[in-house]
Amino acid sequence: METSCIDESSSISISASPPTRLPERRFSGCVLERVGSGESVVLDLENGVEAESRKLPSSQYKGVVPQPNGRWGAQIYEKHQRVWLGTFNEQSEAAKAYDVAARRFRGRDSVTNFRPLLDSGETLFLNSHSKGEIVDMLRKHTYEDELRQSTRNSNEENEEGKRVVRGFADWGCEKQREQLFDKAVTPSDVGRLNRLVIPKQHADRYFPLHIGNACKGVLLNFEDPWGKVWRFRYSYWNSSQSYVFTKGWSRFVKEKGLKPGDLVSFHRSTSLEKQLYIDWTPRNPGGGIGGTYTAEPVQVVRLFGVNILKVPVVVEGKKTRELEFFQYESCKKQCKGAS
DNA sequence: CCTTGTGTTGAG
DNA sequence: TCAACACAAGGG
Repeated sequence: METSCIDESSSISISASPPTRLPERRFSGCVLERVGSGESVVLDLENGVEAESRKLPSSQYKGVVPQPNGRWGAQIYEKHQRVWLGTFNEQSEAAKAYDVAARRFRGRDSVTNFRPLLDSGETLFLNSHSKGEIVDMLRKHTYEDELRQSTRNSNEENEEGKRVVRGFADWGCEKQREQLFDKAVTPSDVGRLNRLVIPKQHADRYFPLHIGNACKGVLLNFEDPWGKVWRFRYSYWNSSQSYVFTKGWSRFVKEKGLKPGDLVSFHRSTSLEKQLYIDWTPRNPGGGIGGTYTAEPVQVVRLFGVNILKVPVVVEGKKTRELEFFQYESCKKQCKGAS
């Protein structure tokens, strides 16, 4: 744990009666960019002590809120809901937590408190973990550690001869996977045409078809977050000059209840196997998805942090839609078991 | 008891 | 979207 910016002591003098209320401070030796305007204590000259005594100091940092006990909370909003990122001793720590969350939730260009830049390693790390997991790390203050550990592991990746049983757990919890691309499905993608158009740029790059295969097509296997394998026929349609998933696609649409605008995302393991993965996200998760913490309907057994046994959960009818999303978002819970 | 983090609101 | 504020839930 890097406690790079700590600076105990230094209490604010103004504090009158409040038992809770620690000072704030700026970080001294840190090489972080933003410094803001330092203390933000509100002095109430008229009423002096009385009015000021119970007011919490606000933070100069985005996403950082004061706690009654003098510590700092970090939070980020998504879909009209607050996602709590934990509490921290220092504002700057909370601010950094917010930054990480912002990057994961809102992408590379999101507004943050510090460091506009992310190295590729951290980007990969962020993208290979679900939001829920990232949040979990932040709350437990383990993000830095896990990031370090992950970058170390990825260097040894090729060494390890053993392959882990593929399953849901690999999705966000453990192994590296790289995001290939997302597509917001069009009405025709989920309509009666029974096909998904793969944007050419992505087709060329990630699903290259060799000459012989172009018309006939090839079969590609994708694993969903439940470990279920979906096989799609992938081919090129001369008529429309487009790359498409055909056979098998409509079943996916049906089972997942895909609707126009939903996001389908493709991933690939970075290991030798290049296993392909498919996931989807409702475009408009209307029903209270926002909270990252939600009941977890799935069982996963984890052995020594490596092997994962997924117990398929039978879901009836349309429920699937939401349940799967929850499952994906909160797979953090399964991750804990092994630690 | 104390701390966390949620409920809630109003401003932007 | 966001932070301020109040306070209930939860852990020790």
